[in-house]
Amino acid sequence: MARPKEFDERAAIGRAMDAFWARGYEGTSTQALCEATGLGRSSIYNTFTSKHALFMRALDHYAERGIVARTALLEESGSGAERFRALFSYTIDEEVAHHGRGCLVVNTVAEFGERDPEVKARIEADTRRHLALLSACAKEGQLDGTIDGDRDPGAIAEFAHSTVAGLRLMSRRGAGRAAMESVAAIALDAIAAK
Amino acid sequence: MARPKEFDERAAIGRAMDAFWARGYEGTSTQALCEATGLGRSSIYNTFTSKHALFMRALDHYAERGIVARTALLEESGSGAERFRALFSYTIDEEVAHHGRGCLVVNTVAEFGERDPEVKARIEADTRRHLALLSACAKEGQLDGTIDGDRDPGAIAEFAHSTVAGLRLMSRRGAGRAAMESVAAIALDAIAAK
DNA sequence: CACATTTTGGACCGATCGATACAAAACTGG
DNA sequence: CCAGTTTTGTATCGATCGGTCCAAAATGTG
Repeated sequence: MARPKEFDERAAIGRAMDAFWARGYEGTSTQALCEATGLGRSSIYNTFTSKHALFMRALDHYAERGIVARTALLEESGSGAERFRALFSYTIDEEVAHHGRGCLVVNTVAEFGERDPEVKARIEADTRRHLALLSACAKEGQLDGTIDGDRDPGAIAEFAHSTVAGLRLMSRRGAGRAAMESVAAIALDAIAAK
Repeated sequence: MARPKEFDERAAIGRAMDAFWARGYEGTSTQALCEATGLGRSSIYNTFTSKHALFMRALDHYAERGIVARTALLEESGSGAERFRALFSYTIDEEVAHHGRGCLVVNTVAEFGERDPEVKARIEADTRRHLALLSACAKEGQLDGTIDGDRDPGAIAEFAHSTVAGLRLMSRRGAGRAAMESVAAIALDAIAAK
């Protein structure tokens, strides 16, 4: 073998993710990435090939974390309606706790749109997974009678997904808990069984 | 007097706005700004002082246009509920027509967060104006009986504002008309009188 | 027609961009 | 303890960044 790496790759990706999260792709220089990760340029390029590739790793890391967290959250909750309630209030709590950090995926969509094919593929994959998760919740909610049965579960999923994005955007621009909660309350009511 | 400018300042701001809109603040170089506006560096710096200042002008221009368009749209519509319906479908039509351009304000919130005080002030002002507009619509809707009277008009405004942001974000990541319409339908139902 | 004033184009500034080259350092398997 | 392999720090690359300088060009005014 050879000389081992002196750092934890996963941890480095996490730090890089934080940097991109705060300042965006274009707004984060390779120098800033070195400082955020504590690595030298050589280590970064030797391990991750390029700034763009590191961003992809960071995006993957973020998306994976998010899906895992949300899957756990939704599964440990009770009825369909309660799952959506848990999702919204978890989002709000997180944003309040992190002082309006927002969402890396939301930021990335805003920054890139559909311009970059690799980014676009990640966004699409993440969206698909979230919609599948939410769609399943909607269906369960319709079965247990807590979610409006007249609605397409896919539409409910899309609505909830969009609502979460809206909340994260609100938070990033500095909206307070009260405002976010009033949005979540209306959104929840919208999909609840009548 | 002296030598007159060879270009229309307003038009130049419009072109710069388009460039920032597509690629963000950090993603738009001064060279790109020259090409987008058709101006030389000297003219840009002589007229707008700095990239940042030009961005502020572009943001102001965008916000003003938006408020004017939305004010007109909401005033020419009928009942409160119809106004919100018009708002959502106008948003969707616009996004479909422009192939998922999204919203410059949304993008700017995502890129800057609360980091830049001048940007933040603009975002806050634009948000305040939109919320006032939407809040008035909500109140009218409650009077004419088309909007849920049990709800705080401010909350309805916040919800509608967040929904529009959500739609623009969906569009920017490539969502189709159908998905956006299903979100709008649920959102509309949420605030309608029961 | 000359003067004062402004705009314009183009050269140019130091700083920083993302990325690479290279040799010293650090490790493992033999 | 040596050979082989990889990582690391440093120096550096050309390109581009945002911004400035300056002389030529273009106008209204006297």
